Parts: sequence; C-alpha cells; structure tokens
Amino acid sequence: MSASVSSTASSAASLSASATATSIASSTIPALSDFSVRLIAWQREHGRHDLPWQNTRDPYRIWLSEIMLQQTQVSTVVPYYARFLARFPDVAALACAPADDVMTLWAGLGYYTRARNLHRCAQVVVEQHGGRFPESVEALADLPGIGRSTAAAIASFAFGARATILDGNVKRVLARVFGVEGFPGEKKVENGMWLLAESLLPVNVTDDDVSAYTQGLMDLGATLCVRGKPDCARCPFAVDCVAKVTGRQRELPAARPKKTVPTRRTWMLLLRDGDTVMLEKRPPSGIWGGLWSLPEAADEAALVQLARDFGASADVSPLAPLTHVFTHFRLDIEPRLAELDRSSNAANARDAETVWMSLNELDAFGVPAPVRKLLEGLQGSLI
DNA sequence: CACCCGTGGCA
DNA sequence: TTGCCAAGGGT
Repeated sequence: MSASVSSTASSAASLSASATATSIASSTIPALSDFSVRLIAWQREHGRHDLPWQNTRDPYRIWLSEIMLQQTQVSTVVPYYARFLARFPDVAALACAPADDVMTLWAGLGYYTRARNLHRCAQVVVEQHGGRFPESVEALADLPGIGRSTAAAIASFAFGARATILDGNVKRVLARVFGVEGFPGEKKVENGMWLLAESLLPVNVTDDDVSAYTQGLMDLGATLCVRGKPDCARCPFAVDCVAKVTGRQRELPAARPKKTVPTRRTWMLLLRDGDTVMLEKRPPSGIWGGLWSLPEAADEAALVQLARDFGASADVSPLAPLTHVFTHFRLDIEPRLAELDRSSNAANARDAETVWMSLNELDAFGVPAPVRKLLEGLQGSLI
C-alpha cells in the first residue's frame, strides 16, 4: 500500500463510494499515513496554547483539569479550576481536606461523583504512591475517576506517553475524516474507534510532540470540527475527509438514537426561621449525591406532613414552580414555603443530617444549581 | 453492556 | 420552547 498523501486522499474517497454499496468494517478503514504529522503541525500553528492548564507538566494540575473537563465545556471549567487550585495547590492539600470543602468548591459543576472520586484519588496518590502520580497509563487508569481516555491525556501531557485519548472531540473528528458509521456511544463502534485512534499515534517523537498531538485532537474537534457548522475551509484534513468530500458533515458522527426522557415531579420544603433555611444532606449516591439540598416529598400531602414533622407552623404556601432538565429526565420542582414554629418540639423523623443555613452564606454550602436559584430568589423577595 | 450521573450554552 | 450535547467514568 502506498503511503503518499495523494493516494490516501483517493482511498478515502473510494471508501465512501464503496460504503454506499457495502458496509465496511472499521478495522479495514485506511489511516492517513501522515495524520499525526499534519495534526501536530496544525496544532503548533493554529491550536490553543494559553488555557489555564496548559504550559505545565505538573500531573496534579493536568489531572485536575482533565477531571473537571469530563463532559464539561472549557468556558464552564475555567473559573472552577482557578478557585480549586487557589484552595488546593497540590495533591497533599486536597487529600487532607474535608470532603465538604471539596463538594462546596465543586457545587454547580455537575456530575458530583467526579468530586468524590477526585478526593479519593488524591488520598490514594498520597497514601499509596508517595504523593506522586504514577506515570503509566495502566496505573493511572486504576485510580478513582480516571478511565482509559483520561489516563492517556494525563500520561501524554505530563509524561510524554504514546497513548491516545478518545473523547467526544476525537470521536467526531475520526467519524468524519475516516467515515466511521454508527453511533459512537455504541460499544462496537467505540471499540473500532479505539483501534483506529491507536493506529494514528505518532511514532519516534518527543514529549512535546506527543503533547501537541493530544492537544491537537482536542483543538481540532473543539474549534474547527464542531458539531454544528464545521469550519472545513481551515481544516488540514479537508481534502481527505470522507464527510467533507461526500458532503456528509451533518450526518457524521451518527446521532444518538432518540428516546423520550421521562418527567419526574418533586415537592421541596423551604422551612424558614428568620433569614435561615433548613437544608438536608443528600445520600452519597444518586442525583446530587453528597450535596446540601431542600427536604423533598413525593406529593402535596407528604410535603405538608413533612413540614409538620419538622415543626412548621400551619401555613404552607406555594412558590413559583421551576423545571430542571437533566440528561436523562426532566424534573418539575414544586417549592413550598413554611415558617418554623419555635414553640413546637417536633422531632426530625428523617434519617438525614440537617443544618440551618443563613441565606447570605450560600457560597459556603454545596447546593445543586436549581436549589441555589430558588434560594437566591427567596433571598431577594424576603429580605 | 446499557444505564446512570449535572449544568449551561446554543441553534 | 425544545433538543442536543461537551476534555467520560462507574456500575
């Protein structure tokens, strides 16, 4: 097989042509022979070089950024990353911090299992690895919250390891450039993409080249090869790209199979005592695990009963309902306001930790985003 | 292996 | 308004 650029361009075109007649297994997809060389050159010239977690080989800083960036966009992460680093400058500081402090700094970022795993990971690094991150992809992937792709990102950025990432950006780039069919979330398709991505890794390169390659995969997908309107005119692979050549940018990668998301409804109790509100700690797993939230009930009657159990006075008044949309369901929230009756000696019959929080100390508690909005609204209307 | 797990931005 | 999904991992 020829390895020249012109021949790979024609092979890509022929792949798409024959793909209309017969399905081609991903293992037979030809790789651009100089994919990595061209990607590295493009990254150096047109990629991103000034993100807060770049220009360092400190595995702690790289690891922290990679965990925060899981399923989360750069612009969202930036302020959280700065606050986190200021409070926890190294692994040791994070490892010995109270879990509540970690959750507070994470509140609003979502996917709270990441925060608990981050904390556990720091402790494992300190207790089992002498405070230094292991350098191999395998050892990194054994740590809590670090999977195959994140391990490769850390190993390549911090240690120059030849290991490929496979995130949403890479899946989109590979699906388009090489015409990979099928939904990338499906296991079979994803496995093929891992093989393809590994076959594309640069050979005989420096640590800096490896970093530029990994960063290039992310930058290409995040800045040019975006889902909506890819900027093919600026893409170094435009002449070879199966999607571009065949005009199928909109169809690749294949979309997630549609499924209607269910709607759930919950009643939340804002039990007030002066300018303080009672919060309840959520269980460590499930939605909003480990965060402080409002006590919930399954319906109006249960909410009224709950308020009574907590020692509220008779009046329970409705506030404006709000809707919060998750990835896999929609949550309609019915807030109910009640005042604590201080003469009541009602006992908390619930099996959860509670706390009274002043509305002006919201920042000190890890509170879910919609609950935070609710409490901020309450602060505005009552004080 | 399919499903669970947040949030904000954008078309 | 609604749908879609972004530097994925755990179970």
